Amino acid sequence: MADTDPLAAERLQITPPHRELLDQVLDKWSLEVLNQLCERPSRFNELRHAIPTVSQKSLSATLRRLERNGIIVRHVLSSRPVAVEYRITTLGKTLRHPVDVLLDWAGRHLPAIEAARRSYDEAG
Amino acid sequence: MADTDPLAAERLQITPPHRELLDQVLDKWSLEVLNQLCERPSRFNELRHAIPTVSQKSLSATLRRLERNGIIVRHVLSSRPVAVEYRITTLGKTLRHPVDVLLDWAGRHLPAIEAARRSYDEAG
DNA sequence: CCGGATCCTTTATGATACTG
DNA sequence: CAGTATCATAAAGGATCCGG
Repeated sequence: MADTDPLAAERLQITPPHRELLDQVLDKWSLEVLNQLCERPSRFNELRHAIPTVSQKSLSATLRRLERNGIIVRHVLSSRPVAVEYRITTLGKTLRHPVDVLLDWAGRHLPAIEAARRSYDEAG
Repeated sequence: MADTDPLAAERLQITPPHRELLDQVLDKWSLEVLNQLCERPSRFNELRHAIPTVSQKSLSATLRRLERNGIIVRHVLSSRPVAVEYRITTLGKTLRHPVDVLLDWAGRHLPAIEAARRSYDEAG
């Protein structure tokens, strides 16, 4: 009866703080940034290049939000001219597993879901 | 070597279709609806009551989207006056695990993240 | 009871220009 | 290089009214 069972079959609970957290961390650009920073620390323009469709405004907003949540750190290198490096934190690394599970789910079921969409759209 | 390993330590890949799928299925109201329908089939107004903060417009949009993606089914009961019941599908049930993993992560790390936020906000 | 159509407000996002 | 500030626009969301 291990009440310490991870993921016991209890009903999920989504409190506003939980929801806010997911919003801050699972949005489009955050996942892309995480993906990149899981591979290696990167500089601002390096991230822009790695994520070609992000605007600089959205990227900087995303970075500041992830930094505030302790998911990444901003590291200012006192070189010349200034260089700034973003790195994933230990806390940030814990996000990888849930995100992987999610992407794994998406990959597995995307075909079935696309089929469902076609069927829905045809039926009108 | 098992190349069939689930979640091998390969880099995540987020294609536009994957991203769209997550957007359609992980948004605020979808998770609430899923949560409710995992417990029991429900009618429209039952869902409104269970999720007091959702507007009817957002709820109906959410339901139609989830239905289109094959996550839930809309079941019209030929009673009088019309009753409509929404149920989770087999495909929809597969979503539960990833969502649980996500919520488990959020629950575990929320304190650390709130601490990070306070520290960030104080530092200015 | 279920939900579409409309109007209106709020929020998110992009393009552009400028600074330490 | 690494951003911020500003402006313009689009998309999301709520409130309300109405019809099947």
